[in-house]
Amino acid sequence: MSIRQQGREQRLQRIVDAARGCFAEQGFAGTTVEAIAARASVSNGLLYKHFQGKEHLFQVVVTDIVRDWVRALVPAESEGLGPTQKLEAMFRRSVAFCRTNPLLPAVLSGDKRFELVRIGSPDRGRVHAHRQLVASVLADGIAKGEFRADLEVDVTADLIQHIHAEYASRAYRNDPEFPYDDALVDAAVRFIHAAVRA
Amino acid sequence: MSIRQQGREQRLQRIVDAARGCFAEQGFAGTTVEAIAARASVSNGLLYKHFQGKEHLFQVVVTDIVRDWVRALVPAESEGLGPTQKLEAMFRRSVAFCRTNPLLPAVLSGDKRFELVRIGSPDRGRVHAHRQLVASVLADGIAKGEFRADLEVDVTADLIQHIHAEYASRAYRNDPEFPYDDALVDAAVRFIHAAVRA
Amino acid sequence: MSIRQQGREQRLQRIVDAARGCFAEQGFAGTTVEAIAARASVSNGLLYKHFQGKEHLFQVVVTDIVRDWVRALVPAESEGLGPTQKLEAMFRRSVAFCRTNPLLPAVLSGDKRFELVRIGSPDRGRVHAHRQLVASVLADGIAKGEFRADLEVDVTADLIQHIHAEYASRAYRNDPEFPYDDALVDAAVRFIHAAVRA
Amino acid sequence: MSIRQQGREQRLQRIVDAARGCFAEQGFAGTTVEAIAARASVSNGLLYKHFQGKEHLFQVVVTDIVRDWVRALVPAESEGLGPTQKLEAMFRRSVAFCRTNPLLPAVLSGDKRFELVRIGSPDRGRVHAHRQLVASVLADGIAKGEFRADLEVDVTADLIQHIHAEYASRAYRNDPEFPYDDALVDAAVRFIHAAVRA
DNA sequence: TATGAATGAGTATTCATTCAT
DNA sequence: GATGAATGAATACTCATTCAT
Repeated sequence: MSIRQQGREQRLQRIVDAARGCFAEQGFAGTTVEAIAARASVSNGLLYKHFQGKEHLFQVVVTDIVRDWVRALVPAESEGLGPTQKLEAMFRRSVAFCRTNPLLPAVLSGDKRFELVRIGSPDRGRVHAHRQLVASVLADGIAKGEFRADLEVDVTADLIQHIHAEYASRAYRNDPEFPYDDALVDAAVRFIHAAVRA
Repeated sequence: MSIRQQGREQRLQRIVDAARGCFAEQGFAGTTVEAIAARASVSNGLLYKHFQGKEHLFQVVVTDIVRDWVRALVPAESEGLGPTQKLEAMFRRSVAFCRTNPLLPAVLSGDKRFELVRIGSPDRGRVHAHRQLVASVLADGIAKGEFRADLEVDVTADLIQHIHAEYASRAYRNDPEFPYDDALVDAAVRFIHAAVRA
Repeated sequence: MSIRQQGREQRLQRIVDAARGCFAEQGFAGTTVEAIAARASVSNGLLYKHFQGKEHLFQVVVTDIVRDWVRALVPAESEGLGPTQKLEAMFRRSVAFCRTNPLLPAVLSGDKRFELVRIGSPDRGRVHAHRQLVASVLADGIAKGEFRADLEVDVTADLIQHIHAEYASRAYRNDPEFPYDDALVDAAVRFIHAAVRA
Repeated sequence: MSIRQQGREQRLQRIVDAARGCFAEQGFAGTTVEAIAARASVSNGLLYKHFQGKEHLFQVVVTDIVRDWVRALVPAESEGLGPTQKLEAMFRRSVAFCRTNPLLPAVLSGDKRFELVRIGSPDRGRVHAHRQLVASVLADGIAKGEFRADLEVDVTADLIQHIHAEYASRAYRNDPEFPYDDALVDAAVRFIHAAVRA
């Protein structure tokens, strides 16, 4: 890849990153193309050289986020941890990821305000796959006797996925009433453990 | 109150209700004043006789929702239930409420897309008060030995509040992958019980 | 006239007076019907019982102003004053009148912003008649040797009429740079006298 | 400056000129943004790229007018004329200027219809400076014995400034009763001379 | 390629006028 | 008569998208 090509790639990524930030903070309708361009320090028109429009850019952003999120979680798989630790590791990674990607919870929850249905996200499948990942950890934990036997695997996996996504996203915000810190995450971890342990 | 006055009150409420629905489904930026007017079957201009504008209308909607939510939960207090049942009752009521008021989770979570910071919600206090309600149930449960002694009351109250708000809001959506039903809520109740029980 | 009739007349006059004030301060386009109604302490709809609309009300206001103005000036005619004193008396009366009727200068000058042409003021004739009044005083002064012989009667009459109308209207305003007081009017009187004296 | 830049400047000026014309003819409230855009042959939205809104555009117009007016008058200063001729030259230039800028009188007189108080005109100072210019000519004339010794300099300067502004603006209008021509201006000049001469 | 000026359809807001009470 | 709620056309303003440079 030439230096020129690298510059191009970097610029593209800057645009996508800027868009990710804007969509996360302002929502789809609340974000202006001009704001994205300004945040990426490129001209208005350049966006349209690389993306078909606002919706297209949004699709790319969502695809990117889900990809990054899955990447951030998967490593937990291959580290020889037990189910309990796996669950905790996945939770912590997910929270850490959502801290800087508050758009993910909205994607996970299929929030209509983001018009994902209309726009058509190609990543619902991937989200679903991730829930299967959590479910498999739960099933494994039950099999190994670490988690209680009457745990409803599917429902709990879904619950956990949404809980940490939402809870984590909240960490992103500057709520003066409830400052985010590690103690908060630790408490959430204990809460979930208590809920699933045998 | 005259018939005229009654009509006035009803119409006002129709407008607020319409606004509530639009904001919930489309977000603040995604909602048009015209859509609200059409949904309330009134003229565009009439909105401005009663409300200063879109932002004012939004504030009123939020105030309304929080008031209704608190009203829906408080009765659980005075029914002579034990802590575990109280917690369950509050959860179920809150879920039921959120089913038809998907905007509440956004309010609870301080979602930036709703520009609550900019608009200034006068109801953060009331939300905080509600968290205290949950916390008092938890403390009571610990004192009575129904909940585990090492439960972190504040953090857990916060966690529960956000969990059911978010989880319940999801129930509102028509996610084909995860249809909402009583079994789902039952599972969530069991999940929370498991997490707090002694 | 019955008491009822009197109340009616008073209310009508209150509306016209309110309209006069609003038009004077905000211009035609800048005035809202609601503002007039509020200033007159009557309901919005009542205006339309008595007047056909905003334009009609404006016509009435203009007619009223010109009528009052002419009434205020005419007495100067019949007091056995000499031309110089007559001119001064008319000037002072006109200034005093305009102080509380800043709309008059606009009417006198045919200001297009008031759309008098479109609306069609029936009082241009009366305004013209008034100029003739000033002219006759000037002619009399020349004949009596009080004013200089080379004075162009028509042009000067027009000039004086507009000068004092405009100058007086300025007195109405609260310009901190040039506070209105009697000394100012006195100076203007001296200025005009110097310009016309023999 | 590139050709692009030149085009930009020209177009900007076209917009301001169009606005100047509209405001002058219709007043502030009577002017629509669309009318300005049409008169400038640009799109509605372009105005908002260059100006923050109608009020901002109005401020710019006023600033422009006062600047042009002062520029038009100042040359009279440096031509070695005597006080009487200076006064006449300034009057004629001002009248000529107002003929095509009927908004100036409104600015000079602080006409409330233009909401200058609310909008806040940054040019009152400049207007005041101009009055000082007239005053200095008058003082010079008194010192040289051309004007009468008992002339009240400040008041007369103010009077003259307002007279010619208002009178000249009238010339702009198509009043069938009093057609504007040089004879009229000549008569006004003689009127002022008579008022100030020794 | 990159820019940002320009467009115009869309949206929030205002206000003269009507009409049921 | 008197009210003020209701209407809807008009107007200010925004913003995704295009295009000349």
